[in-house]
Amino acid sequence: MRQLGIGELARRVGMRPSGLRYYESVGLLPSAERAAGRRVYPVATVRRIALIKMAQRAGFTLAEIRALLDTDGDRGTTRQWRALAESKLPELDLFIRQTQMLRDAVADCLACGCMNFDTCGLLAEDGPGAAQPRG
Amino acid sequence: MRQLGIGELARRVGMRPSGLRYYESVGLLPSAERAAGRRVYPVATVRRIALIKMAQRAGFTLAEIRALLDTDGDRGTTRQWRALAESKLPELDLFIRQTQMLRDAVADCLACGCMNFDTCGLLAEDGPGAAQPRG
DNA sequence: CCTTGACCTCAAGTGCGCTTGAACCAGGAG
DNA sequence: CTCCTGGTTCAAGCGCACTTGAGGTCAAGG
Repeated sequence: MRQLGIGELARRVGMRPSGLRYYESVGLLPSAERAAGRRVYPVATVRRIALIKMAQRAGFTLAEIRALLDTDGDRGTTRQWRALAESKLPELDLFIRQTQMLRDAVADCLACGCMNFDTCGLLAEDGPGAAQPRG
Repeated sequence: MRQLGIGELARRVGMRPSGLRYYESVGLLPSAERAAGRRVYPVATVRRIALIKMAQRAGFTLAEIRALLDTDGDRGTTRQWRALAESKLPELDLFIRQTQMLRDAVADCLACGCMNFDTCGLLAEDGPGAAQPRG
């Protein structure tokens, strides 16, 4: 099966057909080829959607993801893509560090047996919560 | 200055007063002490909010964060907290791994000079986008 | 033939996480 | 005393990311 109907694709990526139509409507997915009026997707779309979902979980908006994905080979667009990607890298790095701190904090707090994450001794002044908010 | 007004606190954590009032209204912040009818916060609130924002960026909903933070020392609540925290740890781990893959993918793609993230050769079948979607 | 079910479009609705607006109050500067 | 700043409440509004509902098409199966 090299081509997928919208229902099948939705099942594979854990979305509903309506979500895929929505993605198409906002330009996140290219307008799918139609067979007898129905959308037909190449299997590669599964990958593209997995990428979208990953970026989304990392805090990118759909508009940003669209900007990252929508480079049609035009030099101007490519420059835009590079600018966006470059600007996003440090954000992603910071984000990963912070998430790791949060993870470690939750783990340590579980291990320490305290009652309350917020007041846990392990999370004192120099802990992850002490990180400066990014203005 | 050991106590903060709502405006000052908002400034420090990069939110608006309305956001802090909202947090209070949904039980994410304890009802602040009042001085002449105005909310007055201990400096420690800055830390609590930093923690909230971190958890939020890691994909927790405000309701989940409230559940994680709201342990008043009661044994039942503590058990709940441990259950939630334990259930969240693997999620957090997976999330960190995926975000790192995304980060590396963006970085590699920038380095490779290709035109398009989606079709970049570096992101082939075994790349990050090939990760199975989680249900 | 008729139903079933998956698909179509388009408009309206939903839930989350806040923000905004209206109407009011309190303290300090001029 | 008056104005300004910055706070108060409450209800309504907003943007994002979808979902739902109404109303229709089409192909296969009983």
